[in-house]
Amino acid sequence: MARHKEFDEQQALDQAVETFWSGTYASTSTQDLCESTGLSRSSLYNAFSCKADLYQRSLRRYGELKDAERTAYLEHPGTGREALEALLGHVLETQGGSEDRRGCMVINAAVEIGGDDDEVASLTRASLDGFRGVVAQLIARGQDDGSIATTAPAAELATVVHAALNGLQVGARVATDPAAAGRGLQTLMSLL
Amino acid sequence: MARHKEFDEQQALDQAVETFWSGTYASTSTQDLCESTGLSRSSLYNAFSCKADLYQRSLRRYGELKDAERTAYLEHPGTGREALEALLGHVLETQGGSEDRRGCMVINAAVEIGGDDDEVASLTRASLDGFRGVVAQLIARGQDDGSIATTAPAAELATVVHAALNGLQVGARVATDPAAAGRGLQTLMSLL
DNA sequence: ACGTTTTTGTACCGAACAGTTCAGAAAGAG
DNA sequence: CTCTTTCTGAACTGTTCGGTACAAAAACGT
Repeated sequence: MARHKEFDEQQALDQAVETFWSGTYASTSTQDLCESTGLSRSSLYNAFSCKADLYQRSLRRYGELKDAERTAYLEHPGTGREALEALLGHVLETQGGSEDRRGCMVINAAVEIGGDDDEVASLTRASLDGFRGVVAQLIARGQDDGSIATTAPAAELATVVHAALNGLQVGARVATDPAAAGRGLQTLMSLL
Repeated sequence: MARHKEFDEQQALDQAVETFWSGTYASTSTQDLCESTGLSRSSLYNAFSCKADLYQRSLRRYGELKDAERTAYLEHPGTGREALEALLGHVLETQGGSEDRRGCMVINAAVEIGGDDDEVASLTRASLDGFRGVVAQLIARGQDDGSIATTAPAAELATVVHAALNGLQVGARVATDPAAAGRGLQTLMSLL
């Protein structure tokens, strides 16, 4: 006795992710979101309560997508070192590359929102910790198979590797040489 | 035959730095800038042409201040390793610490503005490169005095160290444990 | 003291913003 | 066909924004 929804909410959310990711929370207007999702104003506000809520859901969705991408590398063949290098290279190519300078949406959120919004802070923290955890697992695997030195515990090495990767991504946003991040990665791997 | 300026433009600029640094470009209103500098709207726009210009000058001023802070560490006594550790520790304490979570204004600018504004991108690039250069010099000194391994050229190591430092600062913006960055620094130093 | 020049406070402008309202269109069930 | 319910487009609201206009006030040189 009722009409169906005519749009796919998940699909709209994915478009919102793209839109927020390409800019900042502040620079993304609700108008932009309407255009990218193809929804009218009322539909957008009917499906998602407000801009802040949509952003939060977008950030969570982004985290889920990226988390799936990362954890897939736990199954990557070869040594732990090889798997780790593949993962880090993939991240730099897709997020720090020359094609789009969007960087990582979680890092962008951490810098833009920071601790101003508890929910966003918690989401970004969880996402960063998740990534660090995957890096730690790969390093531990590398230490087991002998491809990575055991000079320091895997968890501590992971903190540094993860931080370096994030730092390289930030630098890539304004860098002139798109290959610089890749060279940084090579040096980073040589330290392990 | 004319009236003097009643306020110190440099002092006002320094206050603007503080204000922009504490937030984002978008979240800082001209009203905020008036209040923090103590200037009225007309005086502000008379001294600085527009918000974007004031931001640019603030960013440049911030870069100069931080550059002076950093280069002072080139005179730091002890080995290159000790000087480097002192510099990195100082940065984490003042910018990634628990007191204020403002992080580094240049990193914030790189993430928020990114490549959208050529002038800002150029400024941030110069500032990041400057920091990286100081790190490279300290590492080279450490390699000379034997306190840092020569497994890789100083310039390449500096890229990684600098990136890791920046990554730690980003993480500190949302971290719950304020000491985590410090531990990351210890591990980073142990890799050199 | 006076005229000149700059500073400064206030009021104002148009634009863009997030969010709401509401009438009508569309689609199901009987 | 018709009633009901949901969805959708468009117009609207109140606020905040960056920036401007202008007149009064303040301080200098003479």
